[in-house]
Amino acid sequence: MARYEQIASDLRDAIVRGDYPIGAQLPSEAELALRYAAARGTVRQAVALLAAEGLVGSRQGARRIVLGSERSQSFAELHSFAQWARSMGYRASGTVLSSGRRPCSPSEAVRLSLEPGEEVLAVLRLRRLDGEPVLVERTVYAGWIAPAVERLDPDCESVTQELYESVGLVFAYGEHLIDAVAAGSEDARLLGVRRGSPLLRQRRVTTTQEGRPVESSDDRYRAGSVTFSIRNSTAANPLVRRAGD
Amino acid sequence: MARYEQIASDLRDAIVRGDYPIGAQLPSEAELALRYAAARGTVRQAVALLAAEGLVGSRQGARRIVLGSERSQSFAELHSFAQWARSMGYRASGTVLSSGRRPCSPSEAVRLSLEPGEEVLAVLRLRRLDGEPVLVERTVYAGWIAPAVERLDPDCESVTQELYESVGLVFAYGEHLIDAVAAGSEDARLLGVRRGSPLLRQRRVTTTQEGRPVESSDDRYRAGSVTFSIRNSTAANPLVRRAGD
DNA sequence: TACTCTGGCTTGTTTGTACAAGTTCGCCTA
DNA sequence: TAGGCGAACTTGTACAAACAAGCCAGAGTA
Repeated sequence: MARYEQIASDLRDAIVRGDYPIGAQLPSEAELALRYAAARGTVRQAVALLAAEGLVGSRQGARRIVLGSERSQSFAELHSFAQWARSMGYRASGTVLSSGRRPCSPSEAVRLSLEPGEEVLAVLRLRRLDGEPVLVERTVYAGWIAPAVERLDPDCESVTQELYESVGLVFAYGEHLIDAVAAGSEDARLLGVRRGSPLLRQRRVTTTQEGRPVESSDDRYRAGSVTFSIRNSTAANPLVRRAGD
Repeated sequence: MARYEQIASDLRDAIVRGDYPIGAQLPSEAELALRYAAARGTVRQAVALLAAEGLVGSRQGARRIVLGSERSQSFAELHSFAQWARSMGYRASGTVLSSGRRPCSPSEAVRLSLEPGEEVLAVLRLRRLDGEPVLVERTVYAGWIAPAVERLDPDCESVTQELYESVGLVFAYGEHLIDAVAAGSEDARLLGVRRGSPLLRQRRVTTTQEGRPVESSDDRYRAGSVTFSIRNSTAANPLVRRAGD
């Protein structure tokens, strides 16, 4: 562990322990440098970590102050569409509309850590809540998992669960990007909305627990059907999908 | 603007422009230092900004690679609009288009923990990135903070920061709801898009650190201008692993 | 041919120095 | 007493140097 990480960890513990209560001033960088026998730059890297976690704030010229003392460590796991739907009391169903192998694009190669041109499996799925189409899923699977995916039932309810049961694969969700886009003609036809109407798009890369990329997906929700919700942002990020309200 | 922000901005432009396509290698720090006639530390600050935005990734020993070319707002650090914009090297500006007191609605009373009919301050703001309108903010402030808000400069860059400096108020973000909606006629006019075009909506309630509600806001981002990102980090860096190890 | 290994390159960490810019607080003056 | 001013302090930015750690390709070897 790097020196600045040790210092950050030490300061974080002190804050959580209450040595520096919320609103209190942190010692100056010079004093911390003296205390830890480190250069000021090293101390700055340490407090930069804490600032990134939202624990402390700073303004040029004034002493740093403690903003919070909550440990972030997010357990919040994003569940699969089917798991989520079931927990909300909805019946989820889905259909594979098309599926095929092709060489990956350069951007897919980067996202999935593949060699340029390596083969991937592209799947287009339509998913429904209580029979009503709400989500178009365009997923690209890395070549090594493709055979297992192709063996799945096209109307399979939970891909996540099936893959767990068939090959013991446990998903760990990586990064999610959320924005709004206009429905293309294919989106519009599948979701039963007009072309150009707003969709909530979630792009994500899913990995194995070891960090090996499995799939990259572009999911588009019909407006009004689903809302993403986040609580308490300075600390954890429990992201939760909600049915339209 | 600081030197490292200029360099970051320049590199960001180059990436967005496609000079460095996704998957490409960025020049080494030494080369960038030479090109910009800056010290290596300064260049590192610049690329650290880009890395924080998710635009580039890095592994010790290997050249930095371009991961994406879109701006995104990380939930891990849901700062104010101005803070976020500044951290990305953009210049944020804003204008209050209308502002006035009125009795609160029943739903506002619940969200802000007010008595039904209590007075609130409703503010409509248009916010810009580098002069371009990207966000319509409809905010309702609780009555007790209204005087401080009304004293603010209508073109004030960061409301959060101003309120912190004037009355020592530190925001703690509560719950955020994110979905997609169609632009209404007012939204369309202000953002310069067509009516019905997709907007990314973020509804939030902000509280003091003690949990007292301060404001309730309905923010609508122009599609394509902003992406929200969530990183669910089970392992540190899923983006740098290569297949086969 | 296939494999290993080494040397050069690149990023990560740390130290030290210097100045700029903003804050805070006490002193001095009107 | 109220207000202005400035000195000391604190954080922000920038430069320079050195070594550690990891990556990669090409040279050399079996």
